[in-house]
Amino acid sequence: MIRVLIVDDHPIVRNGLRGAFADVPDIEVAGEAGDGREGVSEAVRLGVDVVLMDLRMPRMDGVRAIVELARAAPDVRVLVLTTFDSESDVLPAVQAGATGYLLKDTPPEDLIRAVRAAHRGESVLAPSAAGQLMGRVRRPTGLALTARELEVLQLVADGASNREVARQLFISEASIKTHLQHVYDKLDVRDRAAAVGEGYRRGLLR
Amino acid sequence: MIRVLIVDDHPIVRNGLRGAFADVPDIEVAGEAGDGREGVSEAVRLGVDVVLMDLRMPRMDGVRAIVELARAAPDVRVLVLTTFDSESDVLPAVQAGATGYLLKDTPPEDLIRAVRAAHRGESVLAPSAAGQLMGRVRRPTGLALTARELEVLQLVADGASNREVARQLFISEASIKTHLQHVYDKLDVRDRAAAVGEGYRRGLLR
DNA sequence: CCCGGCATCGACCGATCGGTGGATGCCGCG
DNA sequence: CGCGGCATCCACCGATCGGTCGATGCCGGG
Repeated sequence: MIRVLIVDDHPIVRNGLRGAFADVPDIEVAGEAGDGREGVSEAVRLGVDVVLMDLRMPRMDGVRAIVELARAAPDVRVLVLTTFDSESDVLPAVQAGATGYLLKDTPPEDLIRAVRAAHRGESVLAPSAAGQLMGRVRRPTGLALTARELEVLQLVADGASNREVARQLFISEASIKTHLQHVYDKLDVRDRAAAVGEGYRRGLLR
Repeated sequence: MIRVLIVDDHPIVRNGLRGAFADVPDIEVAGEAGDGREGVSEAVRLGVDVVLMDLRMPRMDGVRAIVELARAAPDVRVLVLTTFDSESDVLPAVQAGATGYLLKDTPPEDLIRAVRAAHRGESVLAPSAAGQLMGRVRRPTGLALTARELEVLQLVADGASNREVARQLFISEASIKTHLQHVYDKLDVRDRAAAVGEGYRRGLLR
C-alpha cells in the first residue's frame, strides 16, 4: 500500500486528486494539506511514501517545502503537480529534490502510474519538463573548457592564487593568466570569482 | 525477485557474498565482476536491480563505476560494500550516487535486509558512514553566514565587483569589503574566488 | 543597562588581478 | 604544407582587491 499526501491550496483540486485514487487498491490518500508548511508536518506525522505537491501556495511555496521535506524525511518521494501554464519551475523543484514533475492536465491513469513509479524512486517527468532538464544537462557538453583550463579553474575554486596554481602545475604564472583569460571568454565572465560561480552552476566543478 | 550483481576484485569475497544469498528466496545473484569496468557492463547486460560494489578495484575504481552506472542505468541501486578500515570514501561514493554504504563486517542478515531496502530505493548506511554524512549536512546549519553576508557572496558569485554589489544593495563599497572579510573568516578562505567555491561546496550557494 | 553581534562607513597601502598585445612550439587535420 | 587549436611564456599598466586600522548606530539577551 502506497500512502499518499495531497498538498494543494485549492480544496477543489484536492478533491479531484483524491477521487482519482479512490478506486486504486494499492494507493491510499493518507491526508491533505493546504500549504507547504502544513504539507511538511503532515508528511512527517503521517509517514507517507509519496507527496503530491503543488508549487504555488501560501505560507510556504512548494520548492521550499521540498527542501524542508528532504531534510526532515529523506525517504519521502515528492511528485510535483503544477498548473499547465507554469513550467518554468522545473529546475528549482528538481534541484530541491522532487522525484517527479507533472502537469495538472495529466490523465488520471498516468498520474496513478506516476505515483507508483515515484514510490519506486523512479523519475517521472512530463515531456515538457524533460526538455527543460535536457537543456540543463547538455550545456556542459556544448561548452567545453580544455582539460588544462578546467584544471586551473578547479585550483582557483579551491583558493589558489595565480602564483600557487603556477607552482602546483609546474608552469609559469603567465600561462595561468592566459588560461584564465580563455576561461573568462568561454564562460562569459570578467573575473575569477564569477568563473568559479559559473563553473559550479554549469556542473563543470564540484 | 531481486537480481543482484557482485563486483569485487577478490574471488573469495565474491564467493562469500554469493553464499550469503544462497538461501534467500527473493534475491538472486545474477552475476559477478572483478573490476569496475566489468561491473558496469555486466550490470547493464544482465539488467540487475542492485549492485554490490567494492571501492578499491583495478582498472576502474568503485566510485568511478558508480558514476558510469548512474549514467548508463539510472534505475540500478548501488550498495557500496567496502573494507572496515576505509570509511573515508563515504562522501565521494554517495555523491556519485550510491544508494547505500556498508562495511564488509556487516552480518549476512543485515546485508540481506540492506539489499531489499536498496531495491526499494531506501538509503542504507553503516552507522559510521552515517556519521560522515551527518557532519557534511550539518555544516550549513552549524556554520551560518548572516543573511547580508550570503547576499553579498551570491552577488559576487554572479560576477559582481565590490562596487557593483554596493550599488545593488544600496550601501557603500566599504561595507561590502567588511562583509566579505567576515565571509572569508567564516569560510576559512583568503579570496573571493575561494569563497564562492566554498559557498557552492557547502551548499550555501546555488 | 551593558555587552556583543550585526550592519554600516572611512582611509590607507601593498599585493594581486585583469587587459592587452605580443611570442614560441607542438600537434592534428585537411 | 599551411592552418588552427592548444599550451606555454613575457612585459606593461591600471583597476581591483585584501588587510588592517579605525568608527558609528541598532538591537536583543543576559
